[in-house]
Amino acid sequence: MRGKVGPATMREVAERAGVALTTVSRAFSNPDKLSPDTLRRIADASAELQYTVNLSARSLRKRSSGMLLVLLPDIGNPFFSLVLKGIEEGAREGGRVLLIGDTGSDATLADAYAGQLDAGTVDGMILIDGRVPFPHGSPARARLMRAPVVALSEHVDDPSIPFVGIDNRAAGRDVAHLLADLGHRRLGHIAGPAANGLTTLREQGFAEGARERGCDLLGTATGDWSIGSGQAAAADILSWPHRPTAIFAANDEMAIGAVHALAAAGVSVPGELSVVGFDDIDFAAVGSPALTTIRQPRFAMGRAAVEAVTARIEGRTTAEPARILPFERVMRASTGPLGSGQTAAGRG
Amino acid sequence: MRGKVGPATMREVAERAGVALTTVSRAFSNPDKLSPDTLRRIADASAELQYTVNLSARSLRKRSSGMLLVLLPDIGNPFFSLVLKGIEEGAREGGRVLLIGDTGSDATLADAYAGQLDAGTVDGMILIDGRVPFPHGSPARARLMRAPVVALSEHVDDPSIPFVGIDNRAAGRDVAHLLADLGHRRLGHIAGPAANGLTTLREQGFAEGARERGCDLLGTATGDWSIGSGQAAAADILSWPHRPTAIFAANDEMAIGAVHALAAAGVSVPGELSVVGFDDIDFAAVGSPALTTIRQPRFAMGRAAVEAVTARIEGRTTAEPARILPFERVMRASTGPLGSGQTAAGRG
DNA sequence: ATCCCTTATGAAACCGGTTTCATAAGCCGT
DNA sequence: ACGGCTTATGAAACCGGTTTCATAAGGGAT
Repeated sequence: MRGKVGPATMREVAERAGVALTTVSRAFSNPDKLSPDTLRRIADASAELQYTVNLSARSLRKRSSGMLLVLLPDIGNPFFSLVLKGIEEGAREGGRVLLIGDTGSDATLADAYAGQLDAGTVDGMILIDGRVPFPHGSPARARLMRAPVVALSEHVDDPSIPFVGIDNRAAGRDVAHLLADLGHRRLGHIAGPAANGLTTLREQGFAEGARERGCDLLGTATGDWSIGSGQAAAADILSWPHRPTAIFAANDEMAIGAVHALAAAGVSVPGELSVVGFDDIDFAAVGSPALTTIRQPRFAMGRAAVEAVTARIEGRTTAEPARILPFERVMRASTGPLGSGQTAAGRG
Repeated sequence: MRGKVGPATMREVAERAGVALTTVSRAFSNPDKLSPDTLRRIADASAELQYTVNLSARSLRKRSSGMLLVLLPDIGNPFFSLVLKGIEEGAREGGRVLLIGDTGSDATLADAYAGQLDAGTVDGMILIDGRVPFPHGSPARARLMRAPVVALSEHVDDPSIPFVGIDNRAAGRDVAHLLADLGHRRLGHIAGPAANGLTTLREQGFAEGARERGCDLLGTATGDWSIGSGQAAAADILSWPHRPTAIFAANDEMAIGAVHALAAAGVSVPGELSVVGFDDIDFAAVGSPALTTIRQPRFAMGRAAVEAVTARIEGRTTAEPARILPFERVMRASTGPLGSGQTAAGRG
């Protein structure tokens, strides 16, 4: 007697329950179409055999896998944590599971992942990475545009893809206004990577807000979103000929790095220098000093993105090209009014 | 003329290239078996049709999906970030992609995810959550044990599952020794959730180490790994009749929360109270004071876990039930020698 | 020239489900 | 008793690949 290999199949369940294969299939998809008696026999049989549906077979036939692909540049970035939780929850409610792709520094990797969309492995895709797979104008890109894809947090350079996120330019302006309201006139900026869309919008907004309030934007140091790059940027800023009295870092991690570097250099925050971050990650609240920042509704953003992509998958054409969510100022201890230790002209 | 729907299939590529379906299949799996000429014709044809392999069909036939399921309790926890990067990288090198399941607080969710293993959706599973799916002794659990599953970071209560991680008990002991070496004699502990395996090991190790060095473990406050729970725990400890001179928090987030709460209460760290964390997450290095902690080789742990699960998938029976990686002390500014402001007897 | 072996390709079975279409049974109204 | 309609079930086609087995062509060795 040869042992059976692998898990039980529908055919085996059917045999055991004394019904046709078809009937078992229906028991799992349209139970109300069957007589209670048959249904119970099938339930018993599949319990005895510990039967589970083979999803590859199902998705092959149904042309739908029940999976959502999430593409992000760095799983390690704490900004994504709550966003992912939102996506995860929304996906689960829709009966779908998540495939997560970390595109990292390798740009071609996104292409590889995106291929899964074509390959039928996934039903839809959420792009948290601004870099859209495939070069502009390529056939692959064109096809991608027609698939259920949503851009989250960061705009992509293709207008046909719906966007979910905040108004980053407005947020950048708001930071400048916030600092101007505290009396600051000499501002500095720690930006993200140059190629990044968020970098551009936040920087432009910040510059715009500074101009509106008659502030001087003395300069911009460039980081890469990491804590370490924030430290380096702060060191850079301290070497500027004219030192700002307030700095806006384009994310919280760089801001935290900057605060650390400033403290190490003996510069008091906010006594000598105010620092504002962006995102309001968990650690922003418990630094010392606690970080003033712009809160993004991360969880809600995740939810909105799944909702949008699900709508497209199910053909409910939401004629909604963008969903802009509100951001929020969070005032904490890393900012203060222009103090006595500082002059409007700075240290010069 | 009716328009074609959906992406191109192998049959269409074969037709266009003037070869048999079989040959196209081989062109994608065993290219060296074909003549250069045929290969080129197929390459051209599939490029023109923008053909991509349907992975559902492939995995149905091959009985392997090329996916790894990672089950963790909380994507938001920064401890996992580097671990996931390690897993991701290893999986990619093995030609596999990652399915990530956040089991959160819902214990039954793990069962749902684990069902995917049976369903053939995934080839293997990495459990970073100590709670193994399915109740002990159930047939489903038994079946799970036979599948390619590896426990990462936290032991599971089933000895048949290989483990990858550090020796948490030894690490807990090491923290006690570290503090004893600094002269501390009155210790406190902030533990993780009671049901958790890591909680137990670290706490037992810490108590053991304290005993070995003749230290008093004055008490244990319980948290849930979160920053907020660390703050609450610190407040609790300050209310103890006998205050310790050093605290060991079972992870960095609780330690950071504790440091914050202590600062808010006017207690200087490490002047009046030393604090040690666990994990060495990125933010540990840039707090003020920077956190003394135990570094886990997070990236290496991820790599080791994929390697182990891959070995099982591919049948290379690694007769290796556990892979224990080394941890490392990281001394920073949140600990100091028992100072003049403190007495060996504490404040009483 | 004959036989054997290798190499390139094709026909058909197969993976495990879903879905369409057919059929049998049961019920109703006349 | 009979035609028409609904309900429960089954047979077979189908999803898009992979794999086994067969076959034809080409190349030495004898």
